[in-house]
Amino acid sequence: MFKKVIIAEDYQSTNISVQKTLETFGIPETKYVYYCDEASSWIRKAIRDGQPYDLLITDLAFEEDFNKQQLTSGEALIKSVKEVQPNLKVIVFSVESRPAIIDELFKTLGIDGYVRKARRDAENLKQAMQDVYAGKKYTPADLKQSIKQKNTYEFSAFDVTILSLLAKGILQKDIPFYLQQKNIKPSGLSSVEKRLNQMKEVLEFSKNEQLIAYCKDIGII
Amino acid sequence: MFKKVIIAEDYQSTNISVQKTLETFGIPETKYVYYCDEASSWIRKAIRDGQPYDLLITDLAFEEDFNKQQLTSGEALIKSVKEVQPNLKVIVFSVESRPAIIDELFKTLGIDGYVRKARRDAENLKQAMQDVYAGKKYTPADLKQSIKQKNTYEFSAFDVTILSLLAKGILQKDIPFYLQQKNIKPSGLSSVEKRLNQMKEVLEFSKNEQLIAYCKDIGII
DNA sequence: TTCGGTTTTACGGTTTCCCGTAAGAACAGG
DNA sequence: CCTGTTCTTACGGGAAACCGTAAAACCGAA
Repeated sequence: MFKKVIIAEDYQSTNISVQKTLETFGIPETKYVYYCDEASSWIRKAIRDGQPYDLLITDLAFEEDFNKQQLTSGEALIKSVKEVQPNLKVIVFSVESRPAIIDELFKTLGIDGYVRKARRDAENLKQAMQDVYAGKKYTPADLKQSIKQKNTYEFSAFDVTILSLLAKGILQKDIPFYLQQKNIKPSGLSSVEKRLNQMKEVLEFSKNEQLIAYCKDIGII
Repeated sequence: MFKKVIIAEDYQSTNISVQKTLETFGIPETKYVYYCDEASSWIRKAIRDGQPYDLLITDLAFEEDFNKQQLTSGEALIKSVKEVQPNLKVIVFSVESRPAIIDELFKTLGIDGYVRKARRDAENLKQAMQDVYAGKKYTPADLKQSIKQKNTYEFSAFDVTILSLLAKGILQKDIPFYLQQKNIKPSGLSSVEKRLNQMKEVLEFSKNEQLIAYCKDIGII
């Protein structure tokens, strides 16, 4: 099992229970911190001392308080530590349940496991640690089923751009202007309308509002 | 200190840490459950046995799963147990931070303490238990500062209904029909438009799409 | 270059939305 | 019962979105 583990989690109550979970594995060296910056510092210090950590368990969302931080999210922390220690195993422990967001963590940040805070989360965390230690990736069971929902649509970068502009309150008829600013190729109003229609048709939606709600749910905007 | 305490909390990780916090008080009898119905049953049973609980610690939001429940929220649980044991002390332990919601718990449900899940929540919970045991009410200090979030808007049930209909793809002009079906009082199209305009004005939005995106973000629809 | 096919853009008519105004209903106080 | 206030509803003109069609641009292959 892992020898040296660091946990970044701002909620004291959650932090305590992760401690207790780790105790069952009898890990010799564990560190618990409440801020991302703190986690980053300890990890870098451990590298300098020639005794790096071999597992990071982190939350995604950290609340702001009087103590202003450089790193304000789990994503930023992971990106930062991967730069100095790419082989560090990472398990994310968060309430986030949107598949698109979680997929993104595996793909772009290269995390090794994701445990969702839920009814059986302590047990899932133990399982995740065992799997990741064995060199496997860990994804919770209930995530996989929600990924392969039917009526799904592969949103292109262009789609996401349009939807993001709408969600920001840009008028549909003004979108061509914004697309030209960013040198995005199809910029005609008809192209925007066509794309929106395609999305709505595939998903069997009738209104833009519905589309925005859906995209927020799955986390692509 | 309290002699017999029951905790209702669906997240295992949080439940574990509450257990550990209670251990520091050396409370002779504690019960930990993951569902509201379960909590209700144990409390009623304890009354029948002539050894009622003297403190309930509960979350507000409970996730649904295959195990269908009668009581689906902490509010419902509190209301239910207060009917059979009005003198039971209640501390709510939740992530909810909106002052209006929390105030409502003290006023209508008569809870004795509120602890927000946050950085120092375990310590706050201990303090809350001491205060409530001493017959005092407990409200966290940081609650007052979170009151002054600007650009916020208190969404009414009517607002949420309208927004939900829009997010389901209902045409704006058809909303009055749906409101009449549900016997919701202001049902005119102008009333719907007026409400939408008010929301957009306060939040400085220009389009419905923006409004839907915002509401999805803060989780009210 | 020319040709065929695809993608992008432009344009007009219809529907829906937006917004201001005013009429009507509900209600409290005198 | 009347009066003023507030809330709700009805209506109409103008803006935006929707939708189909046709012209224009693009692109690979002959």
